[in-house]
Amino acid sequence: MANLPILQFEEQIIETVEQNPVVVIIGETGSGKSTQLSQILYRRGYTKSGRTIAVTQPRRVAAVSVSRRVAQELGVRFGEEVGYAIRFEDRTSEKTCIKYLTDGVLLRESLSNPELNQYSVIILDEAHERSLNTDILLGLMKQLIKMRSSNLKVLITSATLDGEKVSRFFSNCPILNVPGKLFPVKIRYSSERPTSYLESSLKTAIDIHVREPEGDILIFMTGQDDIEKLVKKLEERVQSLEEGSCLDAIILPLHGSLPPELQVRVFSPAPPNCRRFIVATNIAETSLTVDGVVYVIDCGYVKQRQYNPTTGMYSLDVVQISRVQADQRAGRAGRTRPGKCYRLYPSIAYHEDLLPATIPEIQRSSLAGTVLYLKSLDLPDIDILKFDFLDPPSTESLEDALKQLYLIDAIDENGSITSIGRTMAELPLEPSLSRTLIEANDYGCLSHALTVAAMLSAETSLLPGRSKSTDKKRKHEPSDLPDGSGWGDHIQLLQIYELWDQTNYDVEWCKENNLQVRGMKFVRDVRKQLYQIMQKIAKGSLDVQTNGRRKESQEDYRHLRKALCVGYANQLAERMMRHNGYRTLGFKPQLVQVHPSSVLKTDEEGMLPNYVVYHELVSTSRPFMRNLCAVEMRWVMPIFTKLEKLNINRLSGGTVRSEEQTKGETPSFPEKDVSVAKPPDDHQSRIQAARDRFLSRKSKG
DNA sequence: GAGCACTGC
Repeated sequence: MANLPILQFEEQIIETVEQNPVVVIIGETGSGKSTQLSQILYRRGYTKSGRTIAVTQPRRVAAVSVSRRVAQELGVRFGEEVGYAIRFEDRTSEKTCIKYLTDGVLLRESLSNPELNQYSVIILDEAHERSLNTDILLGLMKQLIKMRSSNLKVLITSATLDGEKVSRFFSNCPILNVPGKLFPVKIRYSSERPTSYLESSLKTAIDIHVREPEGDILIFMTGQDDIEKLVKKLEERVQSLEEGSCLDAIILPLHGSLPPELQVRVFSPAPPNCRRFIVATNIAETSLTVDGVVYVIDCGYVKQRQYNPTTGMYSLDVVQISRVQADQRAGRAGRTRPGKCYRLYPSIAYHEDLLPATIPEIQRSSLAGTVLYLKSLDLPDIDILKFDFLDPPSTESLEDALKQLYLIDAIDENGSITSIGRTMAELPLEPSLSRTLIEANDYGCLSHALTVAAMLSAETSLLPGRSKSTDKKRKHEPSDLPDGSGWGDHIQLLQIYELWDQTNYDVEWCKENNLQVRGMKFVRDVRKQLYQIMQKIAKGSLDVQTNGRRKESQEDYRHLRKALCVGYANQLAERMMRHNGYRTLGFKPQLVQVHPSSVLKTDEEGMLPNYVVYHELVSTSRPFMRNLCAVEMRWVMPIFTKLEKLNINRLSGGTVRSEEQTKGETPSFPEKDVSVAKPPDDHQSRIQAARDRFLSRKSKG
């Protein structure tokens, strides 16, 4: 600790912080910023008045491990003077003066205390990662220092040299540079882009293994498929090498869907005379640090999930990494001694093709939850379309969020938050699911809805990582798991949880049914948390059984489906007349299919339900709806009525935009007529047509 | 009849 670079800058840091409300600190890996900044400010009396220093982290494990370290260094009891708060776990006390917390937790805290008065200092650590939550916090901090200029200090730390942008955002606040403790990393470029980065990585890795001195090799790939292929090929090639001609080799895959017990294998160092090959996704970029790495092979690509606000669809694409990411990957070779990084692309591509920084998450996500959160804050002058973000999301994305929120009653037609919306914002869920819970409480089926919401919150971590042996046991193969009684995936998720509940949360039962134990426990935690929040909101008038003793009936499912229909009013689709394709209803109709993993059933004539709600649209080989629930026609009618009334000009706060901005979306009106403005003709006729189809179906049956 | 980068409240 004594030789951490940051400690030499203590005086300079204190002086700058004293004179400025906001300071940006640039510090590379190993500078000690995460553990030392809070201690420096603590030593200088920033916790004297009984207030606390908050340090945010983008990840839970970091909040826990860094705070433990700080408690140790200060020689205080963990959870007393120094503690942490992450979801489901609050290890702080009345005495806590340094508190590490995930940025999501700080956002929750600011809901009940918008001025965050308990904190004298707020340190946003790892801001360069630009997580959605960090970006919201950056915007909030900008507002907060205006309101609390005399008694709040904000420090923003970043590992990259792009502190100037953040500084400009905070009216040119000072930037301090703290050196890190990284060893130099020599960069080698390919002369051209390989036709196959898999083959190219293979060749490069074997070359290193044969020619270079000992030290582990970390290979960045895009996903599980590539990793498994490369691991297999590496094993073959290593075996074919002449025995004794080079070091022994251990080849390890590393990705998120690997069970934890296999993930931790990368933490045991290589035995003597042995080299490890770690083939990883970008989990090894920031989340997991592998010691012993001297060589990095960077394929230059990453898988990124992005949301398209004009279609409402998510896609997972392989895209080029940014220069920041390339540097981060290279840095992984220089943690223990000087290293080498082999980039499988030419130098000119690095300098001219790669984006300087990764597109921040806020520009790649659906913003319904974010907009609702901001609207629910009791801060003055929150105009969503003008909210001051470091990198603002597109107008399309914000308007998409407003429309969605309107359809589920979270905001009224003028864009003001409703009382339903305020309640929704209290729940740590996507808006559709929060809305479902509130509706379910009115229908007396809250218990079921809590389960469904919790299951969907964990959905991807329920089924274990796909591998050849478990492939057969997936959702669709004959198994003992229930099938949703034909109503779809939400009901199936409910039935699965209730079976587990009846086994008294038996771990073995999960294993027998091929469900991830960790995922199911997470569901139980989420469900409990949601229950407690609902109890607080509803002031005790809840209809909830904590264990599923009561026998399910179709009537229960009907109530739940009805609640889902209200909650997912913005995610509704109508089946085409003569086949099983669907058209989404709303302001951006899309032709979509039921995802093959769905358990939704056809009727005797082989037809799927006329109306369904879906959890999400994903565009893979084709556009699909994932996680569906059958709903009834007559529940859909009120949604048509709402769609007809929708007017984006009013929703976005009555600000009438110029003709240019509204072109092709809403017609332009003379300003004085805005309040009686009608949606455009195509919108109107589309809804009319849908209503006609609806009525003709209704009369038939 | 398809496929899952990584976080987080």
